[in-house]
Amino acid sequence: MRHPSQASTSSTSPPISKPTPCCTKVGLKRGPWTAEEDEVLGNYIRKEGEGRWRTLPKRAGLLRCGKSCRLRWMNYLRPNVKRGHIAPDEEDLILRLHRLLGNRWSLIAGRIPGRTDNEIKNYWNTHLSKKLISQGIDPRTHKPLITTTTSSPPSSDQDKPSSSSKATNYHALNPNPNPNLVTTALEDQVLNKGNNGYYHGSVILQNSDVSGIGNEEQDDDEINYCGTDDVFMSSFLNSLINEDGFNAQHQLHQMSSSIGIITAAAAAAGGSSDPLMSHPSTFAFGAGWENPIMSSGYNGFNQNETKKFTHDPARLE
DNA sequence: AACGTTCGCAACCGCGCACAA
DNA sequence: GTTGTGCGCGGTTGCGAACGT
Repeated sequence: MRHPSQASTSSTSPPISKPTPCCTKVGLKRGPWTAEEDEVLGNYIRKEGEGRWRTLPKRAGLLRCGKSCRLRWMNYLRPNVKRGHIAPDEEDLILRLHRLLGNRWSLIAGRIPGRTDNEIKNYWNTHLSKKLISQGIDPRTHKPLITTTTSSPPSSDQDKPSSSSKATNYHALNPNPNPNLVTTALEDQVLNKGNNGYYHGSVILQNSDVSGIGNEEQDDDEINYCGTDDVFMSSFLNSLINEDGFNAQHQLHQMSSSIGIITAAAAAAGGSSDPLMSHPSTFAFGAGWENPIMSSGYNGFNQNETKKFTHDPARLE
């Protein structure tokens, strides 16, 4: 919580060329929300609906920036927001999804009813990461922490997606200390997991008959996703969530049978191309391609997620 | 009781994408 | 193709409570 009087580090001496944060506007309040503000915001949104956050504070009569209002609503005031103790099954689900998705908190939150990305992020940073470390597991990779020194010391570079997949020896390194986590070589294969545990490269499912949307022209130079397999991916994730290891493997087997290309095109195109593990802001799909996890067919992700990750809004249907 | 340290979490920041003009 | 606006994400900050000495 920031005290209203405290200035942010960036606002004390903002770069001249960059705009100052919206909250630094003179007269706008910052810091903890009061009960009165909560009531004003809640009443207004219940009456007028969400959206148009930039102008909402003025319309609602709040001395807050739009971002602050949105955050307060999303993380605190919104109906059905579950707060407080995270149940063991929720914790297990977070672990599973994090292993699969990485720090994609909004996606993880989308699979856990009533939990916000912020809450899950906080819970991860304050509880789960420490818990994994205490168990000898690297919270970033979900692999055993290796204490022996190597020729290349740990660095941020190792966090970046690598083209050298370690899928083949992943299980040799990972005894899967958490028996609740479904970990299969097939999963690694399908998801093309890198040696840092992050999925990378291009997982390209060539879908010829499932979604019926693979007719777009494809650019050879782009990292493309050949249609989607929403049904498979969704049920696969649900299988993981439901601790149905056999079913998950079965789903993966079905998915892998439809893999057309897991290709060097990813490397050729440069950079991480896997929307699962890339920063959402740093990857781009080629026209006519999309990631099945991000597609609307995969329920649990909200429309904005889908909007953000898909190229063609028409596909959201 | 007083002080110092650690921890949890609400809130903020910077960035990048989508979209419209 | 460019610019501006709106939005949402992940990462980070720092207050205040809890805990330890």
